Amino acid sequence: MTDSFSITDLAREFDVTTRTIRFYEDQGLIAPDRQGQTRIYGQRDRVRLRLIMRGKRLGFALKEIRDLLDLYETDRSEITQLTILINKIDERRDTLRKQRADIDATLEELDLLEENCQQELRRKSG
DNA sequence: ATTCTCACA
DNA sequence: TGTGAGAA
Repeated sequence: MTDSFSITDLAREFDVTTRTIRFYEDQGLIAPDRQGQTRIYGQRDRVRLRLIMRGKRLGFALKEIRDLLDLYETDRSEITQLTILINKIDERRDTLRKQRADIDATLEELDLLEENCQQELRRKSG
């Protein structure tokens, strides 16, 4: 009674739509029990949902999050689980740094372009 | 209010 | 990675 939730309960709690929660189920990230065909979520699903949201904040793909989640259930020794997570973290940092490098490059190019424009403007008006 | 499916960005 | 619509 206190540890089972409807899809709307969890949708409100995590500020997502019910569609999104069903979508995550389709993608294999959660597997709630059923009463007939309506989904009944337990604390286990709730915890997984919380981990999913954190993974999303950090920019991990749903597939990655699913793999990590699966590890948590199957792998009894947390050592391999943790090393894999650390690898994911390193990967993520890498792609973010590359994105930042791309953004910096674009910013610089914009600076150069504007400089040319300002120069042209001065030539034509001044 | 919930579920599923198909389509769509 | 989700959303919208239609039907049950």
